[in-house]
Formats: sequence, structure tokens, C-alpha cells
Amino acid sequence: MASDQRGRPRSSSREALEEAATELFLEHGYQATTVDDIAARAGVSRATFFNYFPTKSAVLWVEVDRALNALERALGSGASLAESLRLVTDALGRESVPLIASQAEAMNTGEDVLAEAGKRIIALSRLVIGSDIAPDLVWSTTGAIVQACLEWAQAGVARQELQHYLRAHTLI
Amino acid sequence: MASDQRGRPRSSSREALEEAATELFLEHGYQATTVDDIAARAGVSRATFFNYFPTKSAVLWVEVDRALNALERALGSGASLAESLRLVTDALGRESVPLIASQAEAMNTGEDVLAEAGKRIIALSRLVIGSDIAPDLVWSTTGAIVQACLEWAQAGVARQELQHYLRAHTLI
DNA sequence: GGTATTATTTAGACTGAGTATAGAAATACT
DNA sequence: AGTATTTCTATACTCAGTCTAAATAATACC
Repeated sequence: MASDQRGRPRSSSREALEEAATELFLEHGYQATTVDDIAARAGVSRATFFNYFPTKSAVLWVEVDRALNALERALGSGASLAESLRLVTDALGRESVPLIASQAEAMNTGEDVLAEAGKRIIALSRLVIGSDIAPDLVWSTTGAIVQACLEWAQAGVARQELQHYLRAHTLI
Repeated sequence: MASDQRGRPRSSSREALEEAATELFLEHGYQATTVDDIAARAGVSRATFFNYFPTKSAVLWVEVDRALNALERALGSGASLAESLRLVTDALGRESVPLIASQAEAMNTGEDVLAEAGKRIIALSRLVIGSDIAPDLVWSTTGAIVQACLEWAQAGVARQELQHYLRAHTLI
């Protein structure tokens, strides 16, 4: 079943699940799509879904969570917040905007999805807390980062690199 | 069953549920407490719980949600964000700090509770969006409000009124 | 080649939150 | 009293997420 593709190791189940999920989310909306639906379309079992993603919503947030992890690692190695942000956005390169940001409305995004966004903001704030930012500036800094990311994500054709928006808020 | 108390109308089920929930959260932690547990201790049925609270976590956040609603109403009547914040914190008076803030660790607060905090931050940001704050300052403003509330909530014996912390961040 | 090891995948049963509905019990109204 | 309306309850359902143990790859080793 995971054979006829040629070359590279290929964690195929994961990719199949990611693809199936985004398709279904776009077709029927996030709410209306169940984990069973996703697994079925990906041609794997429900259990396999949870081998690769901790929650249904995690599929939507892979890129964001990856970036948050990268930021955590950068901060962990002693870099300042500004330096770490530069590092992460460099590595991010001109990767595309996370699905969740660009396709939010198309997915009939409801309260669930907003709650997930909230989780990431909290996670970000904890990273900021562990950085060189003064305690009384933690949340306005967190807010500014969120703002920059949103401006980047919501920009239309004239979108510039994320670094540009971070710079505009004097974060880097 | 709701009889021998004397006087006042008394929406007794709601109060019983609030009380039972806080007790159980403090005794066994938020996670380990089920809605069934809460209903059982309150002496009502599980269904009744959901008559009064949309979710299990809502019990923890009644005060916060009330404040957010008040803020929404204030903004809806055309007041600026600063005015609205003043209004709400006035009405809040010297009410005690929300349970969720003061007793968070005692309740074995986990990821769930953080996610709920995130929801409220998102809700707050939407109110700020609908206010007189410039679009590019929405999130740093939201962050500043969160910061002020946290400083207030986490202050020890020397806690001053919420307005003081808002003022310190030049929000009012 | 064949066999041992290890990683993936799976079935299945379980807990618990949240929804929906229809009926019972209590309360208010006249 | 009798009727209307709210509050409460029983019950059954969907779905997310967890867990366990077994089956099925895939890989390594000889």
C-alpha cells in the first residue's frame, strides 16, 4: 500500500492524512469533518491519524507549531528574542503562509479554531516570558508579534516577507 | 428539593453548581473532575448543568466572561476603549479577583485551562478591533490589557485596584 | 534465501464533553 | 381550582481523544 512511489523514505501516511484533512476542511468545513472522515479518505485507520497528530486541529497548525518549536529552540540556545525571531523567520524563508491563516474563512472556521489560535498565543507568550524581554512588557510584545504575523498572513498580493512586518513593529 | 431555604427567588441550581464545581476543582483538580461529579454534588442532573453553563470550563470563567460582556456593551454604546475599560472596572468595583486567576495552580490547571484563557484573549482582541483603536495597534493593546489584568490578578497582599494596573500601561 | 527485530498500522473498547428531544415536575398566573 | 410556562430530568446520540494488545509491514542480520 505504501510501495509504488520510488525513492526517498516517505512517511506516506502522514502526508496522505495532511492532504485528506485539508481537502475535507475546504470541502465541508472544519466542524463538519470528523477524524474518521479524514482517515477514511487518506486510506488509513482512525488510530493511525492519532499516531501522527495529537488532535484533529493539529493538522491545521503544523506550520505554526513548527515555527513555535523553532523559536523555542532558538531561545533555548541563549539568543535574544529579536535574534531568535530573525533566525526562525530566516529558516522559514519564503515558505508560504500557513494554511490556517490564508484559508480560515473557507474552512467555516468557528469557535473551535479560534480557541486553537488562542492556545498558540498562550504558547508564544510563554516563550516570550522565558526570553530577555522585561516582565512588564511580555504581553505587549506577544501582542505585537501576533499583530505582525497577522498582517503578514492577511496581506494580499503585495505581501512582503514576515521579517518586514516584524521590523515594522520594532521587534527585530 | 429546592424548597427549605426561605425568602428570595433563588436560582438555586446555578449557585449549587457553581459551588460544587469550585469545591471539586480545588479538591481533585480541574481535569479529574467530570461534569457528572459536579452535577452529583450539586444534587441536580447532568442535563441541568448544561442548562446553566455551555461548557465545563465556563464555570471557571463566569466573572471574566461577565466582564467581557460588560466591555462589549460599553463599546457598543459608542464609548472609546479607554472609557469602556474605566466603566467596566468601575462596575467591577473591588470585587475579588476571578477564581481562575487566584486559584489556577490549586486546580491542577493544565492545557485545557490555558486553551480557555486563549479563547478569552481572542474574544478581547475582537472587542479591541471593534473599538477606536487603530488597526495596527490592536494586538499590542490587547496584550497590554492582558498584562494589566495578570499583574492585578497575580499581585499578592499589596494588590491595588485593576484601574491602577491599566493606568500603568497607559490604557486608561 | 530465511529468521529475528523493530516500526507501523490496526481493531476495539473505553471515557467524557457536548447536543438534542421529549416528557415529568415544579412554579406562576388567573 | 386549572392552565401555562419555566425548570428539570432521562435517555440516547455523536465525536474527540486515550489505551491496549495484536497483526502486519518493513528492515536488519546471518
